[in-house]
Amino acid sequence: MNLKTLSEHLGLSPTTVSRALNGYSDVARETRERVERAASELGYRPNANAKRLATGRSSIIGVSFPTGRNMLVDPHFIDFLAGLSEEAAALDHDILISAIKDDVGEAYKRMAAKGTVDALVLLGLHLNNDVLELMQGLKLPFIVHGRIPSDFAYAYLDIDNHGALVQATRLMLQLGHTRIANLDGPVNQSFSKARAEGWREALQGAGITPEPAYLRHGQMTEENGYIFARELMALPTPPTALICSSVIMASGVYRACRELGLSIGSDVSVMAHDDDLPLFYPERMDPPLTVTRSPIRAAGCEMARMVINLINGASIQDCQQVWPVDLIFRASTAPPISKPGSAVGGAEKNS
Amino acid sequence: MNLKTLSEHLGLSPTTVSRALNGYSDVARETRERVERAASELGYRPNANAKRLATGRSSIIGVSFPTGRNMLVDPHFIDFLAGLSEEAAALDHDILISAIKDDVGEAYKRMAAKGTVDALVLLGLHLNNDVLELMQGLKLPFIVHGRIPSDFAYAYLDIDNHGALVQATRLMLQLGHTRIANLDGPVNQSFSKARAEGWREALQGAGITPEPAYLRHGQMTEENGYIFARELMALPTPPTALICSSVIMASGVYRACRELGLSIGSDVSVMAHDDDLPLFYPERMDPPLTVTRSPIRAAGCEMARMVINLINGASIQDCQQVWPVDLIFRASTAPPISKPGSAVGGAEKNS
DNA sequence: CTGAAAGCGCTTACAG
DNA sequence: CTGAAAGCGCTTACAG
Repeated sequence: MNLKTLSEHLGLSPTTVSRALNGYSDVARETRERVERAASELGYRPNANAKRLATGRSSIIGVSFPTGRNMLVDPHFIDFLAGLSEEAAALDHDILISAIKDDVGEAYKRMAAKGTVDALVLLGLHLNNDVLELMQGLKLPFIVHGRIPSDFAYAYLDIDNHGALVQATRLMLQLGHTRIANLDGPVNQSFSKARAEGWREALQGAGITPEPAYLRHGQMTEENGYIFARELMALPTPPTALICSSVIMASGVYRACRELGLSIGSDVSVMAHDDDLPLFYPERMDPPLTVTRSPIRAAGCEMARMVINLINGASIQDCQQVWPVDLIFRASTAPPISKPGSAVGGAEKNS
Repeated sequence: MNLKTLSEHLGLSPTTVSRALNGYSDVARETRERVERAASELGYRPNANAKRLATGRSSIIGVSFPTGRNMLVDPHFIDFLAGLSEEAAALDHDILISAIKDDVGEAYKRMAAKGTVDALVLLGLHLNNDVLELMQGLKLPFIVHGRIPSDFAYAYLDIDNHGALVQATRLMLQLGHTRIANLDGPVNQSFSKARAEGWREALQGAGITPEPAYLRHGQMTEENGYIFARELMALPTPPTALICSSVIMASGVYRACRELGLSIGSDVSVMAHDDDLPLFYPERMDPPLTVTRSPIRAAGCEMARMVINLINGASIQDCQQVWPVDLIFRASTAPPISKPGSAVGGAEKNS
């Protein structure tokens, strides 16, 4: 069943049928209804590829990432994708996932030239990545999850990573901690850098010199949380407060503390940034985990809307958002306890 | 840069350029090389939508699932998808993810009629699902992950779920257990049914009547593992061996046992089916977890190959596979210990 | 070995 | 309000 057949069946021209189906206003009401009825009865669906060729639009949004570090194993990425695809579906768009084998830049050029997708969602961009310049040169609209330094404007949605760590660090400071560690994400990711800077500035604002040994970078896995915590607690002067970049990391920290016989929420305070991932529930941890929070899935939803706006001609300036994060206080954070032999304590908290 | 421009640039007809680029044998070697060089120098990429319209093929494989139970939160699904997209990319195909809002059948019909995808990969099918009959009526090739009862042949890849539970149950029996529980997946999924049957048959083969209270069905989450274990251990005659449908579930069982003061590998034996998910490492659990194992990611890879074969005209009979599972013995399984007051023990194991 | 021509199934100025 | 015609950018019998 194609347009020609349908129009012959109706005794109308393909032109009119097409216009009726696409909601043009200059079609007689009666004609439109007749066409719509016939189309639905006969199960007519316009051939997507013909439509794409004729209009130059595919209603497909591309999401690509290098095969090497396959992001499909990262729950953060997945949950983002869940939000993106759900909202895209609600807006009649599909998501094309393309795992790129080798040269990312080359792959982007290819996608742009082939015309399979109307826009690209860029994820997990590294700092000092030339991919923005490259995309700038292509005619393909794109939006970035996160922000990286650039000479020109581009569409993005980011959370306030800097502010998250400022909030987290200040909370620890207010509780009386001075030895505050930051178990941060990968060193080459912009969100990790922003978080490290927030941590540094909050400490300096309180007159404390950030201790380099208290800043650790790495993939946000349970394993790394465990390793970092073990190493930090083995320092001559271990931190009393640990801020983790993810709840998954924090669960590794919890494991390390259990092994070391450290009581979380008294011997040591722990908090994390919570992307609200399914399967990881900070409120159910023992003790419940204090977090800064911003659902990554909601970011995916919003980015679907934004990228579709972009395709429809929205200005780049209207497609730039930075989301604040919430701070949710739970039992994993408390004033430090002063132990015999500990150089810095929370004496003022005992008054 | 389109075919017309390129061919004018070369002083050839679009026909010849197209044939040269698509590897037809009846193009002069010299011509082909000249065309290929120009195409790559000028960065020519055939417009995908035009190509699709002309050939009727999109090189896109569709994966769809209902929005409601968003499978993107399920690590099993994700890892499968990772394998699928990686292998598809290696074979020059893309993956289109389509989260279906309402009527699945309607959505399939739509996809088939629109021509966006060359084939569909069907996942998480329920028992008594009419989707197979529906797909049969469409001209769109499809392949199923898993098997469900059907009157006609269709392409599928499945693991031997029945055999997995037979193996697992027999292992427990050989160790001397008689009270063996099965913490199974959702009741309406065919793999759960196959596993339940394997469990039942292995027990009956050993002359033991399966205890209905020892069979539990539910989503394979940590939470459910925990709940099921708590409930099972609270029975008047609790099981001494627990077989879980996933490592995630087993981690919930571990948590329950810790809380109950039960030592895994002595007070109670635990094993699970291991889909080899990232982030869940049975060998690192404490104690290391005995598993039946079949990487779900590998299944995704193989299904990409199979579905592309199917598109290229392979017979359905050549696109049917059932994979055996490995049994990996670790410290979480051991003979039961006979306690005072326990009705059934492993006395013969102490000889 | 190469090219002119038709066709894939739509959309969209344009004319009436 | 409706229709004839051109065009989107490819592929592919077919003829030579």
